Amino acid sequence: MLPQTQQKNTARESGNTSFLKNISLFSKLSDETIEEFLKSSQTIEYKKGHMLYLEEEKAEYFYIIKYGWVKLFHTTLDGLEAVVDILTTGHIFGKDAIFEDDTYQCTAQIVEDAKLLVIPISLLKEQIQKNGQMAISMLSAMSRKTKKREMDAEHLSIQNAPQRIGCFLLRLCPLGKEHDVTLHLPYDKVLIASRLGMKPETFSRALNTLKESTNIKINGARVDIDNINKLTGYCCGACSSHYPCEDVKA
Amino acid sequence: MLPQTQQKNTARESGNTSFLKNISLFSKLSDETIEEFLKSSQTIEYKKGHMLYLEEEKAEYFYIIKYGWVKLFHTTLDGLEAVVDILTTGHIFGKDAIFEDDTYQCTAQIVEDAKLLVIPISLLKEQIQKNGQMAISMLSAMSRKTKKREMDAEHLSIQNAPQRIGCFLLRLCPLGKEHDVTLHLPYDKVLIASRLGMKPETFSRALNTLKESTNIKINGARVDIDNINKLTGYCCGACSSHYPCEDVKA
DNA sequence: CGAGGGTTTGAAGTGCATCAAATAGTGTGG
DNA sequence: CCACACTATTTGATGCACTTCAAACCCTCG
Repeated sequence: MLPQTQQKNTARESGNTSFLKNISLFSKLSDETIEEFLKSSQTIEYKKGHMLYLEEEKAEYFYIIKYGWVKLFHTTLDGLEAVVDILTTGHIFGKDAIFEDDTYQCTAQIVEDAKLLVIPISLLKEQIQKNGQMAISMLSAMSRKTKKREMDAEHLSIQNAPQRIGCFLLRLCPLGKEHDVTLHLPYDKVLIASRLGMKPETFSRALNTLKESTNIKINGARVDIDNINKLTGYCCGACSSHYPCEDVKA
Repeated sequence: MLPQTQQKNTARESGNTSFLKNISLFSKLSDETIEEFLKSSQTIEYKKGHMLYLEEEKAEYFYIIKYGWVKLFHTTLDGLEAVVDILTTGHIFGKDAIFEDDTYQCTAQIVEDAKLLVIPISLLKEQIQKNGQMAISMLSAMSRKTKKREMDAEHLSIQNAPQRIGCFLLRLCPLGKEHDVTLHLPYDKVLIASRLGMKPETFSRALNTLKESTNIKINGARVDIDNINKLTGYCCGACSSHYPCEDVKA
């Protein structure tokens, strides 16, 4: 699928090297390897609504988000969307197609204007074959992703609706900061509801419950959290102790 | 933790080579590599109740089940068990410790007398480093496991209790056979309830509903299914079309 | 036989979904 | 710039699925 709303930047952007080095999949790689990736990559801006790829489509690229929001979803038999994930800065997606006959396993759409680093999948495959460290890094990334899904499953069975929303917010918070955190959500709240496995009505009610219990404030896409510990106290009590809910990018 | 109820068999069992070749993690490896694994492995029988390892313990071995049942679980802050998975013939577990500082991420206990192939984790690490195919096989295994967790999460949000039980049974059925399948469950039903995120009471009631709807028969640990299609018709209607629920061993 | 665990059954409560309607917010064309 | 249409969000009322609590039942094993 050809990007229609894109604004390409084939020239190498300054700062891409350090950007990649902060992505865990690339952090252990040599400077040469990183240069090799950057040589074949593009930085592209996309408008809200743009479809990056469709489920079952042949996979050519994988993506890293510089800013903006992307949703991954399945279309169910009855035509409904099941949101698999909502991703933002630092998240990688599309690379798992490698293990699925180079076919994307879900549809990816821009939900807030975004700038993405676009990298050919062929290059990643090549590197995995010939570069031991790349294979190890990829394995670690897969492992983190599996843990993320295990957390998702645990949350679905033990957290109630307000707790799941709180936990979603917590995972977006920068580590280490405990007070006065400001977050920016994708504007469409139904997205988040779907990601968390609840209906819009439930989301609305649950958000009110959460606001009353934890002193957070929400204006449109902006969230203000004055005390992180209040949130963790409310959301994380029932979770298994060995799954600290750090954000997983890979 | 030293096995106390074990019955070792350090001599190489005949049939181990073909057993390993049927495990997807090993199926793509050369005969020499497989021999290397078998040389350092042991086949050990364990009694019901035996603890294989504890959460946070240093990981020395990973395991492949020849027969029997093993449960993996977390202990939550309030002392309850959260069952992560219940595994049987052909399943592998313990190997993910590689990505967690060689520390087991959950506790593993025998729930029905079992015979396991016990393989040193150090050997697997070594092979991943030096053997490209091993790294690729490991990546595929991780990818399958991630998909399994995605399925689990999807099931938790869209299937009701009877459907989840049916789906659990379906994943144990041999592929290709459509009629008169007999399965053996672990004897303790509460285990399965916990694995599926429901209470024992709910499990009991849901099982009755399932029996009425799909003609399956249950006597103790034995399950008789006369028509698989009846089960899939009842359980799989709502699931997303792109997640066929094949059993995932890795 | 009787104790103890696992399983089932009953009754009542909780949380989320559903349906329906009101409200707020957004974008469009006049 | 305003009026209108359309969509997102909220609120209320009701129903269903699962949980919870309690008690009965069943089975095994000493």
